[in-house]
Amino acid sequence: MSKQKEELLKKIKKSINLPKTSFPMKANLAQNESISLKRWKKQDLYAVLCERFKDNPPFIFHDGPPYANGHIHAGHLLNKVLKDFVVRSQFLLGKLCQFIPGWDCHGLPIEHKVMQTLTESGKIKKLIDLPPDSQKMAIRNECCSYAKKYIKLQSSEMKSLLTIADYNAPYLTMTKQYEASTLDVFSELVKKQLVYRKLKPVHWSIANQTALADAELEYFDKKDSSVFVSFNLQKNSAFNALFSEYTPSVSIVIWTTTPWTLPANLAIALHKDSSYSLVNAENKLYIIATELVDPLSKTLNMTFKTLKKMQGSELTNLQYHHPFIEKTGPIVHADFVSLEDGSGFVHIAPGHGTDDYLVGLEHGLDPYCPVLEDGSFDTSAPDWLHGKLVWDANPIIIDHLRNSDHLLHEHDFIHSYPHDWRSKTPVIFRSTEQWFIGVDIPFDSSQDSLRQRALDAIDHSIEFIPDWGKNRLKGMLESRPDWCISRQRSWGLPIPAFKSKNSVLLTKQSISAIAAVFKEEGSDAWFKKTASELLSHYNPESDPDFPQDFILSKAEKMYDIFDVWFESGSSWNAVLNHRQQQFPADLYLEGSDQHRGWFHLSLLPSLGVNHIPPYKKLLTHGFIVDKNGHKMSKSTGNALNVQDLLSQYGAEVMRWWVSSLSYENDIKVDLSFFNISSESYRKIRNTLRFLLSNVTHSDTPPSLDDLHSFVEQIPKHCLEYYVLGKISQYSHDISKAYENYQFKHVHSLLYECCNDLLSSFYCSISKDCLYCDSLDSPKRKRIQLTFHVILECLCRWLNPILPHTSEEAYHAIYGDPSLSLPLANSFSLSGTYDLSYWEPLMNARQLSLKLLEEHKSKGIENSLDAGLVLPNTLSNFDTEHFNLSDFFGVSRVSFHDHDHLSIQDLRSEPRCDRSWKRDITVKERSCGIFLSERDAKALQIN
RNA sequence: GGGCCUUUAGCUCAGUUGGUUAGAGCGCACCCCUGAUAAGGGUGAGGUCCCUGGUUCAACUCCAGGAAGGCCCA
Repeated sequence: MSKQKEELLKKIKKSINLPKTSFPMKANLAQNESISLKRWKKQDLYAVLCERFKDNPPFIFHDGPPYANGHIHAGHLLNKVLKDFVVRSQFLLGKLCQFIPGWDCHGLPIEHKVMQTLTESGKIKKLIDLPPDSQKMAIRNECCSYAKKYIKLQSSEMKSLLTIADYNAPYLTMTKQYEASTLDVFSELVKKQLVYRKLKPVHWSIANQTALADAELEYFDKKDSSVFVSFNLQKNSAFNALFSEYTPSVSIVIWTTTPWTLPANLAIALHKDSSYSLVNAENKLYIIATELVDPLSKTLNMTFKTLKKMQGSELTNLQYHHPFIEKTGPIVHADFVSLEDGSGFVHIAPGHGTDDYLVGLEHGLDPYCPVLEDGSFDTSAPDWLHGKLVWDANPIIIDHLRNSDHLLHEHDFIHSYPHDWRSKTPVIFRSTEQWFIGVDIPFDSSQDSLRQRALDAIDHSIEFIPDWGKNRLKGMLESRPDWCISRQRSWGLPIPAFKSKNSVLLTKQSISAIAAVFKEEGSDAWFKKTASELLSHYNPESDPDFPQDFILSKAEKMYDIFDVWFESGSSWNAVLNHRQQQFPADLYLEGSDQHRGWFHLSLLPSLGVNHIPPYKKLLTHGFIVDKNGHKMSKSTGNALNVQDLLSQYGAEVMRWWVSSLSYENDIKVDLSFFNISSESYRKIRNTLRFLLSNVTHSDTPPSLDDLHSFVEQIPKHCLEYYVLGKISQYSHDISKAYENYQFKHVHSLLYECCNDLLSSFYCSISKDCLYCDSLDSPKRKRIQLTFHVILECLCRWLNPILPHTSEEAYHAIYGDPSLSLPLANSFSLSGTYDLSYWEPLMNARQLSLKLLEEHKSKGIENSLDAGLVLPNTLSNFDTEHFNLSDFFGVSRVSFHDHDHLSIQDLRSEPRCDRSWKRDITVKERSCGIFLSERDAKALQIN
């Protein structure tokens, strides 16, 4: 080749309009996201958005407060990112979506941590000498700073996930306004007589000396002694009626795995419909359920000879002697007595179990509990147990039974047993005075109970996503017991009750008086002020509920605090009513554990106060599990560190991953999954980059109005009509998917749009024109305008999921890095497009691609070496605005009479040195270079 | 032990009221391009629909039982 020609070819290459953009291929997210964060902070994006949308219809979305403890983990990431998708997509859909993040600040986990620290540092010793109020205040102050520290930490971690929210003014359950509005909710429930105080067996943590909520229990296997104990029957008239012929004493046999509860035994239960047998074993007489005679004979290694059989109902008049306490007890029927194991007789201690308590209620038995707060027996227990810890009492009681010949058998037994979730120590059932919210108490005009109202609301007024949430919440409400709302700790909101002698003051008005104090001074006031100071603005004269026997001058503060769930369960009042003046919420969105937690415990107070649920819709997501579907935990070492992920991949890869999930199920996660998301993110990014790199040649970007009128005037037979029709369809589908929180669907639509419609189709087809047409070619302009339309759409669609990247691309369109995409005017395509015209061509394109593939083995490896012969039926397409050979990716298209496609080998035909096409117009030009007509014109060469 | 849920290609998931040959993306294999280039394009091979029974002309789909896993409860 001559030098001259070489120069010429170089010049020709330079004349090609190759893509050019400032939008880099490499995202560098971990570094560049922080730039966006700073910009949003400087713009005060959240506030400005709310201001801009203040007259738009609201979407009321309420954040469930995470606990202010520890770094955020993968579960928080999932939850907060999903919530951010909602917030940002609602703004995209034109709604005002305020989002006030919250934190749950009070409660045992923090107090526990603080106590640990105080113990380790030795400061605890100084506290012990302080008066109770000061002691509690010292602990509370420590807890408060602990909570603040973690709120700050988590808040910054959540921001780094690129979430937008009112981080300047989050709601904290420990602030005075919040505490006051929690008491407002409580006072309403008290007014409606839904709150009561009662001795009741509750799960009790000996380690923390407090009652525990169900949510604070964890079940682990525990080894206990299982014992069979004989109780002698009292020889009274009922006894004689049944057993007069048997002279020795007759015993019934019970089985228990908690020997330490035997001192509290007040009854023995059987099932009235079961058969029981009187048996003789070595001249001792026992009664055992008939079905269990054989199994028991094996277990106890005794030979039983059956003397007599009777129905359980015949035995219920009998009384028995307690094996080591001077008292007798009744034999009663209970439905729960089964013949699956044991002896058919169940030891009943109403102070130490829920079932037992209910049996006791039925038969007028006290929930007697000889166990103190610290787990030791009180003075009502026998001397030899007094002061002993229940766990230590087990062997002592067993020995005692053995010595007094009441022990038939003892063996170790492993069972699942509730443990305190913080101290991991086994809990006991202990009856204590607690405050409860009754779920079966009829109230207000309808006289429906909270349970009835809740079930009705679940059936009729709450929408569930996914819909099985309904069954789940319903099942829980059907079976839940009354809500124990009191705790015996320091770090929490005091239940503002007072006592004088045996009378307790807790009325709507007394609570309101305290709420007023807390609103000014916070709940610390409870510990800093005397009872009379706290009640200084309370007037018993005007309080119709003031208890008659209460002596106000002798009022003493009571020291129970609220279950933290009552505080977070009242957030609708503090946040929706007081902050947003909007009630109820359109949506609550949390993990599926919150059916028992926040969903459930927000519903009850709201129904009590408002008669309606605090939310219209509940959206639930699953739990993060490892790649094998097993739960993640620190102890198994399979937990992910969010901070590491962020620095390795950037928040947007995480967000792109979250958007790809079927969040309603469990979510498997593994580091390799983020590599996949990362790849897929790059695909989106490169599509954006290609579009951008082909529009940045134009001087000033068209306005949105320009684009609208371009779209309206697009001729039906342009390829752009097809593309814009598809974009319009995507616009519709993506909006619908966002409206229905189907982020996974949004994700696949976005991916499909970028990959199928754009990258492999429209961009490919458009390349020849973009690169080789002259700059002012109308076709080229049309493609560029279409690219602009697509970019405006794509950036907006992507924004809720990829707020940084979409804005980065948006900046590149306009060359202005200060623009805000969420604040930009809305832009979408909505027209109806009839794309049926294009179907035969699209089908032919698929066939042609397959055919070209087949011809690769015949030497036509490059599709520009091929000509395509199409059936005549396709010849009537209007090709004025649209190039068939580009559409098929070949050099030429012709037609024949057959109905199949065929390929022409054009390798011997001249090739355009500029466009590399073997177009029919290609010939050697005056300068000695082969050019097609179009390329010659673009170069102004003859 | 109970309630709710999950189980479909190597991986992540679709699969409408039972009805031809069960789909997509990723990955993989092969190929093209080298003018989107630490990019882009094409084609293709992958399935005992967790297991066992039952209903039905017909079951991934409906019913019963079981297994594994998750959340919640006891």
